[in-house]
Amino acid sequence: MSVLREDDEAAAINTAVRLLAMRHRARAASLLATIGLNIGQEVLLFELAVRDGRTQAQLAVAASCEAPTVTMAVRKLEAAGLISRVRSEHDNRAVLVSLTEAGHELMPRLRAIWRQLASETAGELPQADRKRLVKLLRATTASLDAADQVGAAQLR
Amino acid sequence: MSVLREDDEAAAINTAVRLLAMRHRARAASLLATIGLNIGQEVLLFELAVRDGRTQAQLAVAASCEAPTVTMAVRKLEAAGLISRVRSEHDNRAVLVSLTEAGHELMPRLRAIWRQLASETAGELPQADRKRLVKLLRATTASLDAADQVGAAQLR
DNA sequence: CGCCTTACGTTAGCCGACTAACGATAGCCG
DNA sequence: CGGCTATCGTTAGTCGGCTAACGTAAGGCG
Repeated sequence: MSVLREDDEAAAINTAVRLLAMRHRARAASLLATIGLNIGQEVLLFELAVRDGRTQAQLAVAASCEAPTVTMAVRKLEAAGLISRVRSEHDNRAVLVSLTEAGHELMPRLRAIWRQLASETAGELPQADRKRLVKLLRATTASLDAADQVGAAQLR
Repeated sequence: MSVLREDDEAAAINTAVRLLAMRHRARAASLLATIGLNIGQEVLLFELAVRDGRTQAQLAVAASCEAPTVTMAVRKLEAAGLISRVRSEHDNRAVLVSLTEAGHELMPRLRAIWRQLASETAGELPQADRKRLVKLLRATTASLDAADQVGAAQLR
């Protein structure tokens, strides 16, 4: 990959990403607070809604975060009564996480908030631009992943 | 603004933003560490390189963050010898922040890292897509800003 | 069988960002 | 002039994310 030659374009890209990241996260936190959730917890709930009874390690992969982050989020979700944790019968190390009844009942409101947030983010854009946006976001994320792997490999 | 009707599209948008935010921040932190900087500090250095001798309050606005965040970042940059802080002559409350010699000397390496990060983010994209990306990022950020102001106003 | 490696989850500790609350100063205005 | 309000910067405390290190359990393999 060639390095961009222009400082201006680099700054434009980096600051645009940073600002969107901050605003999107802040707005998500604000909306999630209305149903008593902290940011970060919603990802796990969505994952569990897709497939219940997964281990925390599987959730960490699915949510693209680290194990300790899942530990804390899961603990608070359990305290809130939204999920349950049971030791796996086949692997005494693993914990299987599932939505409780209350967790399931919260999902419609959570989905509404997620639609609201997406609308506030990209609702003004024509539908073609929304598709382009998602495509570009995914392409850049993948590109950063690749660069990070190279960077990590160089340390070995 | 109308709420998106599709859960899938909402999830696609929100998770794409979240993942790019995480990867971009993580990669930035990793690259900045190579010149002894922590993430968040680079924004202030870039701002000071544009215009020196600004107050912390002005820097907070320019960097789109809050005053306490600037307090901490500035303290560490001063400890690292990259900036200096002097009380304003005209306003005894305000502190004027400037790059030191060492700070100025660090800028070329910082700019190189910023170009590198931008390249890893969007370097694979054709130039037209890079422009589109920045445009879409800015549009979504502005859209979230507007939504947040409405949301905040409703609390009054 | 017993060891060694790998995997799971937790703990401890760090960092950046935020809000709330505070002291100190400036500046407006009656 | 004197007081009220707004502003500047700091402190205290919270939260989510990370890494490093740990105990425990599983599993491969000599």
